[in-house]
Amino acid sequence: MAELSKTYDPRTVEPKWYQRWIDNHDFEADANSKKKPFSIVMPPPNITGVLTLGHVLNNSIQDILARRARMQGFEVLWLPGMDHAGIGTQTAVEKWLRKNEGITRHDLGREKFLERVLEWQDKHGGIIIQQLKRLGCSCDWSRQRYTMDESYARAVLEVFVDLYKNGLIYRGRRMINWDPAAQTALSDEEVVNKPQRGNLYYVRYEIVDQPGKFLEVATTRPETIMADTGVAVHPKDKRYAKLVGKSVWRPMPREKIPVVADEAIDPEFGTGILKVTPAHDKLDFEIGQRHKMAVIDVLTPDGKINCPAVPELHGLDRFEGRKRAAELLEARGLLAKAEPYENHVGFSDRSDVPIEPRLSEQWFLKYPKTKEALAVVKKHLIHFFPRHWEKVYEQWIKNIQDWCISRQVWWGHRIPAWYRRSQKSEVRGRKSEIYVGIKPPKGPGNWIQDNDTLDTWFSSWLWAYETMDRKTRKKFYPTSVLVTGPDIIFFWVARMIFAGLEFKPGKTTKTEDNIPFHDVFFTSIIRDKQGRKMSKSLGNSPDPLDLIDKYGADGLRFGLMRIAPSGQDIRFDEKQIEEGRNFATKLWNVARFRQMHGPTQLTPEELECFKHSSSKERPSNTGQRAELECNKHSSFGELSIYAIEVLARLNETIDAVEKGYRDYEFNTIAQRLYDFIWSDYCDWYVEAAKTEIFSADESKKKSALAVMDYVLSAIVRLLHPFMPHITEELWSLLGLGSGSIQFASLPVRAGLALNKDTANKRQLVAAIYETVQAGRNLRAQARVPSNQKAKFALRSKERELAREQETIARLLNASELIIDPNFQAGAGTPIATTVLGEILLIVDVDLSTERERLDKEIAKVEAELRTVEGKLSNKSFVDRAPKDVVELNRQRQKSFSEQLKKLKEAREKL
RNA sequence: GCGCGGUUAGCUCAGUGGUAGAGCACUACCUUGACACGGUAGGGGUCAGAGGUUCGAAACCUCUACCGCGCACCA
Repeated sequence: MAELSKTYDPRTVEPKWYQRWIDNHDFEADANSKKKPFSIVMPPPNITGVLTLGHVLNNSIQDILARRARMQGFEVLWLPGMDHAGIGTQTAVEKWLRKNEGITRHDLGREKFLERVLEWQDKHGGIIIQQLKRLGCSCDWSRQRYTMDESYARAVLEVFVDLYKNGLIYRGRRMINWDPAAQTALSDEEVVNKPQRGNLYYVRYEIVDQPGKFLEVATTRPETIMADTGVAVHPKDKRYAKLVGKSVWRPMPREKIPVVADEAIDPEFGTGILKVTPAHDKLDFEIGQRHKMAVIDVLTPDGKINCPAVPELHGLDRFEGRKRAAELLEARGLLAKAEPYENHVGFSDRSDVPIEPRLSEQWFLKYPKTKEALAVVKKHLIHFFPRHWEKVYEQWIKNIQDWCISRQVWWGHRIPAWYRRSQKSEVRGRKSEIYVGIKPPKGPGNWIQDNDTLDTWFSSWLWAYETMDRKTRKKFYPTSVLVTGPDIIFFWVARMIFAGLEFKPGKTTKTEDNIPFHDVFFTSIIRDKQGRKMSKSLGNSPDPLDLIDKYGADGLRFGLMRIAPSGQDIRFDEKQIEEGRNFATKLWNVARFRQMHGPTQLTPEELECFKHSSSKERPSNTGQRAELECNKHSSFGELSIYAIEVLARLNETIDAVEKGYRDYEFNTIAQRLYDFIWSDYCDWYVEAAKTEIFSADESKKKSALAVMDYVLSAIVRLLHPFMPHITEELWSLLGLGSGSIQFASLPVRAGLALNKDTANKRQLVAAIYETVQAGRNLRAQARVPSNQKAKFALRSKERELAREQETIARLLNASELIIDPNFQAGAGTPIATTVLGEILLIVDVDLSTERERLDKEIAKVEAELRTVEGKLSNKSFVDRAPKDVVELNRQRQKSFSEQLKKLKEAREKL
């Protein structure tokens, strides 16, 4: 066994183990394995992406689940990969080209540009994969996939063709969300609403029949007046009833437009009159359709005014145009007023510019299997964690609209639609012949492929199964769990469910074989200390690599997991990561302490000696299995009461951890492990066991060390999914098992007999620990420095106490501990009462100080006693509360009154 | 407008019917045979507010206030 160095150095230990795991192919899944499958597909990060804290959280959770499953004996597949991120990558490469070469994609042309994207991707893409490796992710890298892999891309196109043939994909000229910066259509989900300050302009439209009389129309967008092809009022609005069917003059360019009545108008808003601009507003478009209005487009694709009839505005940017339009109207006396106004405007999620509703020819998908997709979640064939996301999902599905899937970018899966020019028609024009298929049809004519590519999410929605080959799919699909952020519940989670149900990649056609995953765990969203979302532009996102450098990957992982509540936002504070690092150091040091006292003597068999013969078997509450079993192995000897206590707590921890995994409550698991290791094991058990460890009695020493080994072995295994590197290092250095900890079985409950004897011993330990704390408190209050040994006395009738004298003295740092039920102390000796009896600190203190202290203590106990007695004198409480609660209160009453008696006696002597 | 969360110590958060908790920060003592990235002890809370259910409410119900998120509307 190698020595443990004085300090733990994650920077050398972590990469060392990761490399070894890779070299051993430990993460590679075997599709032929007989073991039960456990599988996760990684939400593919963008090829342009770099690791953020969000990724760290997300992937740590996946790694934890994968590693735990491996220890449970599953055949584990954690399938990693990347997303080509159409718009995002194209934008990144364009930016790079502009900066480095001063050229645009149009300078290069489609083919050349795509070559440059691939070049760029090889050079700068996929950094995140290396970063995930540094985090310790146990992905099967041999199966790493990419949404642009040839076979994957082919599958995407095939799906398109199929859906087209089934009539679910269609091409149509409709209002879509146009991103003037990226110059592409977007789906509804890619538009986010933001409040915007602006003005509400009241524009005067002259009534044709009644020259000199005007209608006032409120609008936030005067720059679109030139595209007005009507005004509308509510049919029941009496103010304007007479005008319906007549015409007004559009202010600029001056032209007659009709007044129509339409239910969609809110009479309460503004003046109750809406200017109808079918080309630039979704609602207006619908009104326009109903009343057969013309559609005039006055904006260019990049958001500039296109209206030669009003030369003052023509060519201006849309926002500049808005200002100028208002000025023009004002100059012509057609602006009644303008008032400040705040409304919500849709912004492009990616470009962060206001989107422009635009009439455009695009490809749409009518979502398949929406009802079924809702049903599988509502019937819990798919479980959402936390559950409240079900409602969000339901609400979205119920209001679902067709999905605009075509994008006017070059980088992506090019739409497999082909057009043949017929005479005098444009490629995209209506008269051209269309063919949908992966390859252009043979035969005469020049078939030209559609210029558009598919929404990136149209490829991601196949991710759960298209990443797997046939054999892998047979073994590992449906996947066990999906771990992802709630922000992509619509983008990705819902659509993957649709895809699974529609394309049926499973073993059979049964629904349960085709859902993409059984569980979905939605992670928290990480915010900064002020509660703001982490973002590049705010610069409030710490680089996880720096954090790994400072605190180790294990420290980062553990620190983050301990504070990550399920389904709520996390406020990130580096302090929390520091705690993770400190915890790793604590673990390291307690292991080092163990190792200083010689090598592990326990055989693997002995390490499992408490294990039940069958995991199904419940701990017996009659027998004394643990002791019997352990007595077979000399190393354990007779367990000390402290050993029994720590083993019992270990059992409780194992149970809590198991429940935590069932509920996906990672913070609970982390916290329980933290508390058990730091407090129960290090602070109490190890300190108490030092008596035996430093004892001359070899059998006692051996027993204590054996228990330490047993617990340490359980600890590192429980902790391994969270902190893979340090636990592997300790597993190996302490010689706790042969082979890698990754495939060691998880610890099971120690078979402690749950009998009266154990209960009594545990009670005694609790009493001792309480007494120790009371004694330390006396020491602190009497201002005896903690490095100075002090003399204590314990008045107790407890019979078993004598054999614990040395340990109690050690825990108190006592020079001497007198155990005597009749011990007489001088006046003014500080005294405290516990369930064991009274503890006294033999030291002279000022009488008045001690009086004061006792008075306070008495007051405290009196208050407690009053509360308890109040309860017990309440007949309803005694009759109706559960028995154990009443009993507990009775005990407390007894204990408090005894304490009070003792304290008062001591007080009277002063 | 509809829906979903949240409000507990100075800070970050646990706690879902029975003695209000942790970490950090703070105060005091301590480099004692693993650990100062540490140990010991301590101070600090009308559990957002009001009402209700209950023997008993931080927890369950109703309402209110404030914060956050999603969806819809937004001329």
